[in-house]
Formats: sequence, structure tokens, C-alpha cells
Amino acid sequence: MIRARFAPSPTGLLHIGNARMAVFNWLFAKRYHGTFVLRIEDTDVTRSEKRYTIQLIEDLHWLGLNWQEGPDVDGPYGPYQQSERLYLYHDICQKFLKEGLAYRCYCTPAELEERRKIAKLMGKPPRYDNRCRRLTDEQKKSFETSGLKSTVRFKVPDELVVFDDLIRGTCQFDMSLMGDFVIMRSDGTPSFHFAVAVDDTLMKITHVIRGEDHLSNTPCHILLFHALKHIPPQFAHLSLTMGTDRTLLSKRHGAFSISEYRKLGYLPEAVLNYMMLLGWSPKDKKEKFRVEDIVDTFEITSMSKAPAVFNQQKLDWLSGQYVREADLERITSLAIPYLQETGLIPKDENNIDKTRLKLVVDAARNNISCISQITQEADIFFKESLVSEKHVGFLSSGTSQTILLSFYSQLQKFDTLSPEVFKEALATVQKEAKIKGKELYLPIRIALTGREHGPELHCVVTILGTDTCKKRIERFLFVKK
RNA sequence: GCCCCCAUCGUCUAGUGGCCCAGGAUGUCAGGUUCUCAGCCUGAAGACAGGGGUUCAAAUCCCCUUGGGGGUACCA
Repeated sequence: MIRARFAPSPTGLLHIGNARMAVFNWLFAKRYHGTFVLRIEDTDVTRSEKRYTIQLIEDLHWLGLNWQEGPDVDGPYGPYQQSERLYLYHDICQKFLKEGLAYRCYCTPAELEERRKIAKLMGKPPRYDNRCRRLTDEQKKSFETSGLKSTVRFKVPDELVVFDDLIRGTCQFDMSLMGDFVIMRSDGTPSFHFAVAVDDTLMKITHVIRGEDHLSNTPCHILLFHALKHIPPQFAHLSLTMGTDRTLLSKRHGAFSISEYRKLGYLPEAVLNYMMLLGWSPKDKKEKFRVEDIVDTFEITSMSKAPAVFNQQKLDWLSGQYVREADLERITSLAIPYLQETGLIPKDENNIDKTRLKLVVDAARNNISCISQITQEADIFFKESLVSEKHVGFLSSGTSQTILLSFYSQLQKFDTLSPEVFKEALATVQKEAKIKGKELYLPIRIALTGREHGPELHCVVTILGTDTCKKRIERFLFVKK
């Protein structure tokens, strides 16, 4: 039985990079009908915040991920929050100490920092020199009585650690190059390495899928697994996601948090789809796909080893595809809050003309990539359009006036408009004015919407209706410069 | 500095020794859609980082160089 996990630390908002790790763990578990575990790594007390945990769970759910074990659903190997597992780490640490696998280190952070600096200056590796390994009983006693707090360090053996990575193949590290690392901080909380190894052991994790940034940590974890007398899980280190400047994706690259995308009205399935496209591609080369379409063929071993640059344009394209294909009812109800917020439609849902709204949304969705953009696209249907001075000038020209007049007189003939009626009317205008193409459409578009771009004119006209069209055209009849 | 990982169009990628003077997607550009468009259709330009090997044959295997990323913490 396969058990994968996503183990974020709640020190900030979940962004595309981390979320992608969650997605592939989830996908992998799903693929093999295994268990997906969510574990919150909140041992860094100063940086971890409860609200981030709450947000994280919400964001993951929004994306459509679900887990069988986690802090919110519990499970047989809980608790699933490291801050609640402190006693476990403590017990195991004591065991390590007793077995001589670890030892107390009394060096202060300041001392360590100083030594690192000096080592660096001398061109030597800035690693810990293991000095507290060889403390005499006397020295230990004197440190203890002086009240100096200690950390616990793991004795790193001088050996070659070799392991097979599902993505990168055989990897090996010479541990003689590494200093003894801290497993327990002086405040009694476990270090990341220790907590990870303990939890993955206790939670019976079979596959650790995580970022490449953990690749060089892996030998440390393997050593700990050995010390815990546990066979290490399989590892798969995914390449990282970067910004356009080829540095690790972070907040300063823009709105990359999942909740930000949700706020902007991206559809979760689009964001999910895009994340899966980073570092992986389906066999059939169809880039737009649902999870159900690809789970059965997903192979983690075929994932890209090279880091991928996050491309907002491609996300927007994909998202636009989803917006256009999605159920109109759904898109409409998603659009309502945005339209209300900008005051385009009433706050009271009962006062909204849903039938008309659906037409508006359907017309506007062609030109947007996320729902929040609907307000810029749809405002022409709800409020009197402002026409710029430049456009007024354009509308007052001879040809514009001819068209507007002709179109206006056509409007008099119809009580209700439809795309067909509009096309017919326009054909007449064209014949009368002997003008076609851009010169024909643009004056009408600008007079009606105040813009050069927008949804198809026949949609605009049909939705606005005869009266509104007439009123809006009237504003520009007989306008002189 | 030391250690590790990586390297195909601007970007995401296909490619696992001959189907490749490299395929798709996005983006860009051009044309079409009796208007516009971030929509739809058609088309164009656009890449195997460089140098050595191995082989009848290399984007694909090996080595070096270069470039990028990560690690080297009482962060995760």
C-alpha cells in the first residue's frame, strides 16, 4: 500500500511552487490507489502561524485535492501537526542519546556563526567541527552546571550514502564532508531533518515526493532512518519552479499564492492543470486535461529533471479555455460577486435579472482569462458608457454620422433585437451608406460602448435592447466638432 | 570555497542510438473571420549551450568546459 505525503510548513501562503508538490503527491497516491497524508511541519515556532495552516487547507481543498489523513481529518498515525508530536521526538532523541547515536552540543549560535565565518575566510568548508563529540565528562558537567543550554547533534558516520531516486536515478553523497547536524534545538523542538525522519517512519510513508532543494538533505534523512531501524522510503525529487528571472519562485514574482488566484477568479481546474504541465506532459500531447483523464497513465519516473519557469501567459491561455467551456450557470454565479463589488449589479440577489446576466456573462467570457476580468468586459451592459474626447471627435465625422443616423433609423423599426435582426439592419445601413468593414462597425461600437474593443457587436446590441441602443446612439446624433 | 542536481524554440515540453536538416503547446508575427478582441481558423519565424570522444549512425552514450539551480543553519 502506497503512502505519500505533503508536508508544508505554515509560514506563509501556499504558492504555485509548493502547491505543485502537493499536486504530484496527491496524483501519485491517486494513481496507485494509495493514501495521501497531509502533515503540518510547524516546529519553527517563530515563523509558523495557525492562520496559514487554515488557509493552506482551504487552498488545497479549493484546488480539488483531498487527503485521507491529516490534521483536519485525523487518522491512525496522528497527530498530523508536528507541534503536537513533540513528545515523540523527545522520546526518540533520548533513545539516540542513550545508544550513543547522538550527543549534546553546548556551542552557542554566536560561536558557531563566528567559526563559520573564519572557516569561510580561510577557504575551508563552513561546517560544524564535531568538537562536542569528544567532550570529557568533566567538561559536560561544567557546561551543565553553568546552565548553558544544549542542542542534540546526530553523529554522522564517515561513509558513502547511496540511494536511488525515482526521478534522478542513483545519487551518492560522501558524508565525511558533512558535520554532525542538529536534531534537537536548545528549546526542545526537533530540527526539520529529525522531525521528517521520525514522522515518515511513524506514519509509514512509502514514497517521499518533494522538491529538489531537499536532495542534499536526503542522505541525512537516510542516516536517521537507519538509526530508527527503518527502511528508508522511496524518494522522488521534483525539479523546482522558477520565476522569469530564473530564480526560485517567490512572492516577489507577483501574485503566485493559490488564494490570490482564487481571488482573481481563476478556475481551480485550470490552475491544477497548469501545475501538472510544469515538469510533466501527457502522452497524447493534449495539454488541456482533467485529472481523471491522466491519473492512470501518470508516471512519476518520467518527470522532468530540469527546473521549469512559471509562465503566466500560458496559465492565462489555459484558464481562458476553461472559462469558455465551463457551465454557464457556474460562471455566472462566480461572476456575481465581482459585478456586485464594482456596483454593476444590485447587492440583493433577488433584484438581479439572471436571464440577462447569463447572456452578458456568455458574451463577455470570450475575452477573459479569469472571472474577475468580467467587470471590465461587462460594464458596458450595465452603465452608461463614457466616451473619450478622441472618440467624440471620431463620431462627429461625416461618415460616422451617416452610419449612426442610418442605424438609428433602422432601430426605429424594431421593438426587439436579435443577432439576425441586427445583421439585417446592418446590411441595410451598409447599402445606404455604401460603407463596410471597420468603418461601418466602429462608429456603432464606440457610440454604444465607448470602446474600440469588446464582445461581438450583435451580442452587444441584442443584450442592450432597442431602447438602450437608441438612447446611446442619440447622444451622438448631430454632434459637431 | 566545497558538495549535489540539471541543460531541446522566449517559455512549458516530445524525443531513451537510425523513424529528427527535431514534433506539440504557449507566446510573437502575418492572413482570414463583413468591426474589435486576450475568441476561432490558417500560415510563418523560432531550439538540440560549446568542445572533444564512442559508433556505420548521436539531441539521445562517455569526458571536459560553460551556464543555471540547490545545499552547505539551533529555516523548512
